[in-house]
Amino acid sequence: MSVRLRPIQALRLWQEVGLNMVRRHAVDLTQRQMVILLTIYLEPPPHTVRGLAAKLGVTKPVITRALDAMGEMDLVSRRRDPTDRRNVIIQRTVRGSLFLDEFSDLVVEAAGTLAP
Amino acid sequence: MSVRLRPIQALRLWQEVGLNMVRRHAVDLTQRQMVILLTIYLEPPPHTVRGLAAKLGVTKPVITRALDAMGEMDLVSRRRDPTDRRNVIIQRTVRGSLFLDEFSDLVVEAAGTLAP
DNA sequence: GATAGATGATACGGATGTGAAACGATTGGC
DNA sequence: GCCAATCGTTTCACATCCGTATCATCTATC
Repeated sequence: MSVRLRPIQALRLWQEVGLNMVRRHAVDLTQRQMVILLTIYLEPPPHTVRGLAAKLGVTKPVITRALDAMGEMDLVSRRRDPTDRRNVIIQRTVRGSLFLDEFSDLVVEAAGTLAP
Repeated sequence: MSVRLRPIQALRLWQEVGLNMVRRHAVDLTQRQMVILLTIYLEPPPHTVRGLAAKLGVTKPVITRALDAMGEMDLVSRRRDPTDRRNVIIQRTVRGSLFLDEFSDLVVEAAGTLAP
């Protein structure tokens, strides 16, 4: 079932979630990094640098650097494709799953407290 | 009425909206900038630098620089408080309203196409 | 086996954000 | 009138991100 949301509720939802993320002072991802992370966790593998670059409409270095940053935080991991060693397969991590679990809970809770 | 949203739907919503924003290649705001903008437009005035800094739990220069950036894009404007000339009153602009209108429409539409 | 193509990573220059500290302008208490 | 307090801004050194161009590695074609 689709989710019915009115414009003012959409803005309040974004404010509430963003405010929580900012105040929490914890993981601070770029919008692009967040989209990359979500894509890796929501869409079927395999995920490659060029694939993500095409999906987001950005250059490959953007993806490489985002993976560097998120790999440093242990949110994703990379390994060479054994069948074609030019490719890099991007994989999920426990910490990445945990982060998105907590994030989605935050969104769900914020949505639950929205005024009409 | 509160909005019922399941965790997986929350993640898909964020991905869809983020993907749209990234691909659009248009206004690219930091999470902090976005929260500031939403606060200015959603909560009752007057808005001051120190008030926003306290609300977000960040230092005042963060607010000043965010206002510099968004002022450059004509998303917000500033003027001195005539009654106490130490204060700066932050105000909305037509362009800022338009941007948030379009953004909220994007969110609403993305929510409407969410799978169960 | 040589070579052209594909893939991801890196180097570079420029732009922007951050925290900490210091600053100038303004106000209010005494 | 004087001086401390308040408010927003600026400065500084540092880190991160971007796009372009280039690179090293690997594959596939001839």
